[in-house]
Amino acid sequence: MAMQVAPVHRESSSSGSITKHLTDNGKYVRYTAEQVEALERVYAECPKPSSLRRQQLIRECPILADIEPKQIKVWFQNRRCREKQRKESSRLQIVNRKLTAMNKLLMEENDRLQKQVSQLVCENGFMQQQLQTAPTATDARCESVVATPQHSLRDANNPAGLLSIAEETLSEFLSKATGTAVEWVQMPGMKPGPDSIGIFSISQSCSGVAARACGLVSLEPNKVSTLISVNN
Amino acid sequence: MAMQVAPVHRESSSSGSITKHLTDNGKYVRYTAEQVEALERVYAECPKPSSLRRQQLIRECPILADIEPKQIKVWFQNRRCREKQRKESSRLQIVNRKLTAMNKLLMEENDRLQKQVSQLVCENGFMQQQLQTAPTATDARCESVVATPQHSLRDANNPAGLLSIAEETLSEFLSKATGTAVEWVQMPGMKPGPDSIGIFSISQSCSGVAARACGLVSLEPNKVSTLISVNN
DNA sequence: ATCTAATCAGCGGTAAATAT
DNA sequence: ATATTTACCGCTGATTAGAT
Repeated sequence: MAMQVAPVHRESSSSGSITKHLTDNGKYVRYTAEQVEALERVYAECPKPSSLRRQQLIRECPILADIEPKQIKVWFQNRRCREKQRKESSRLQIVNRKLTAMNKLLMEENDRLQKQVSQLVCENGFMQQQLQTAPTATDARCESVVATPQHSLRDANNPAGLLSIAEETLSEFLSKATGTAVEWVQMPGMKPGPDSIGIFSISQSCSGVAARACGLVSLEPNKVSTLISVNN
Repeated sequence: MAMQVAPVHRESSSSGSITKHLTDNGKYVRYTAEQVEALERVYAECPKPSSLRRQQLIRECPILADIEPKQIKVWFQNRRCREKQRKESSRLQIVNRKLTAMNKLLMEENDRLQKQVSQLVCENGFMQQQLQTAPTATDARCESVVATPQHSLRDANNPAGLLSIAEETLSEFLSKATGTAVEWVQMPGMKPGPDSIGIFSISQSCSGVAARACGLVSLEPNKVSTLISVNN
């Protein structure tokens, strides 16, 4: 009901009143490269300048003389918005790639650990048998180990869709993991301090031989587990 | 409430009759709910209607009568663009959450397995000691069992040079590893290589304290790998 | 010529500070 | 306490530039 949004468009000219930012034709005016550059320079130091700072900016910068204060304000607003959107998207992509690669690595390591566990259990059983055949061995404290269950991982983590993503991005990870250095970035749900995890790869050449180190870390309150691998 | 879209603008000299698609007074006119709804209905079936289809749309839909063809076109363009952006962002967030959850599970599983390995190795060493002190062992095969792959791996790869590199790298790494994740930076002069990366882990217990070493990077035939791990 | 991506700008809603 | 001001943000229509 109602709505009746009244007169829609009728053509009308600029009515040359205040709207200086529109040309007589009503077209937009893109800011010149110099203007944008000047604005960006200020933005780099201060993305959210006060109205005082903006006025001062107009005064001290002749290039911006023909831009109205309000437009300066709007420009900064839009600039913040754009950066937020772009950064968010980019950040999410990077983080996702990292998480995917890390998941893959963790799954492989888990697989490796499982195999090792079974082998150790096997050896354990063998030696236990050896000790039993020898009458001198009197102690028996090895049962609890063999009884540990060992298979929950496989079924639990196989969302097929994610796997395909994981595999795809892993290859990218592998391609990047050679000949790269590391730089730290903040992970999303993880506050600085405990709980953060990361992968790294460092390449460096020492005495003519190129050495590469890859690693994975997790920092939690009580344990710092770090894995580093070096090879040449 | 009732919207009350009363345009507040100044008079419009209304002369120009310039391009009609101009917002009348240079003012901003949002389409009504019905109009948007109608457009959305069409968009649901066909997000990219031809110009013919758009003209036909205007004819058959009286609500859109006062919207010009060009505006219809623009509406669909913006509609596509923004849906794309939103969908991407949403998808990334969802994937991110799932990956994070999966990651946590994997880390827990990993930790559990590593503890188990530590315990098994500990018991293994204990029994091995028992067997050595007991001279009753008649067969020589027990040593082959003790010389498990992971054990030999640890002994075999300790070229001091690599160790120093690894330690140095580790300290540098730990100094940065405070609640952060890593970002890849391309290093000049080093091409991404097709080296395959694998994972292995070694656990070793000495006097009650379990030290764990895990490594990734399975290498090409001739390469060696050494790993260092700190776990307390 | 149309599409996509980026950009400019207007409007409504909201929160915080200030004025009445 | 209520009303006004101010700035900010999200959304949206419109424009431009570049690619197809």
